[in-house]
Amino acid sequence: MIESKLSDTEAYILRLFWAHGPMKTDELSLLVANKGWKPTTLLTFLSRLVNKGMLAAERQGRANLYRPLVSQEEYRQTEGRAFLDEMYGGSARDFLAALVDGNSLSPGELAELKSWLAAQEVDGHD
Amino acid sequence: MIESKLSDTEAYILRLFWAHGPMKTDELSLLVANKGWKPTTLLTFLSRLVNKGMLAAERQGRANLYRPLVSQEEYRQTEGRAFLDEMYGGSARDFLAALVDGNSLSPGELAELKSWLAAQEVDGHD
DNA sequence: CAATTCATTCTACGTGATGTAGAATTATCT
DNA sequence: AGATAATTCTACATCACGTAGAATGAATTG
Repeated sequence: MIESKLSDTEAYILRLFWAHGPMKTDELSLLVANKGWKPTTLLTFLSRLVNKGMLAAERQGRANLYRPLVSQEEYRQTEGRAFLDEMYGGSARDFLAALVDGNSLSPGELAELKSWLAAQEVDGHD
Repeated sequence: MIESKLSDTEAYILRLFWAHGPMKTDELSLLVANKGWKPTTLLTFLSRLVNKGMLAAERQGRANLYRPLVSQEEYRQTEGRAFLDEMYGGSARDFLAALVDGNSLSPGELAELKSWLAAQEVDGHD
């Protein structure tokens, strides 16, 4: 489970790990070069992500190898559930219904969703 | 559209307005009596909700009548879109797929969703 | 009409999160 | 052992939030 919320910047960095896998700061630095951060600034974010249980830091020579501890799937999963619970009393159907009622789903999306869902097994695996 | 995010307390108060409709502080006070807030504390939240465009304050005698400016539907709509965009690149199908993959939807929910969606018109109204 | 009353608006403050980064520390490579 | 380099520690300004006293202003009352 995911304990604390992430700030925008922390989430941004975590996404880089999801996209690139485990990294040391040298590699990560290149990816965030555009941010113009001082080295310690980046390290602060890393350290906070470690504290929040999102990254693991493993000593590797003189540097740390940082590795994501929660997958994007897990993260989305948790956030999605929380969203449904808080906004729709946990009902995915109500959420979908709201999107449809509000014309927030394009006809294409709706059709896509419909066919995808129709292809799903209902008896499921739990 | 919804500009700023609401704090938990602000959201809580807004929900009271959704449930009870326009109110003056005397009525609202009763609903939040359990919170043990000083009168000005409540007024601060109201004022912030007005600033955030969530409530309208209309003078009514010596008190204000506060009225929600965004419906729960609009709010959910906006938040739902933002959630999908931020977490799933805007794809409702990916979101559903994640819920299903994560066993986060019970078979009952899935079945419900399936039949509900099957009943929806795809050609839509936009 | 003047005085009182009472809700609102203004101002304020402690706390915690966030972005930012210098200092101090520590481990490594030579 | 000394130099080097990455990390950890400490710090600080700003902002959101919860909280509320002071000041204001308008309405009711005598």
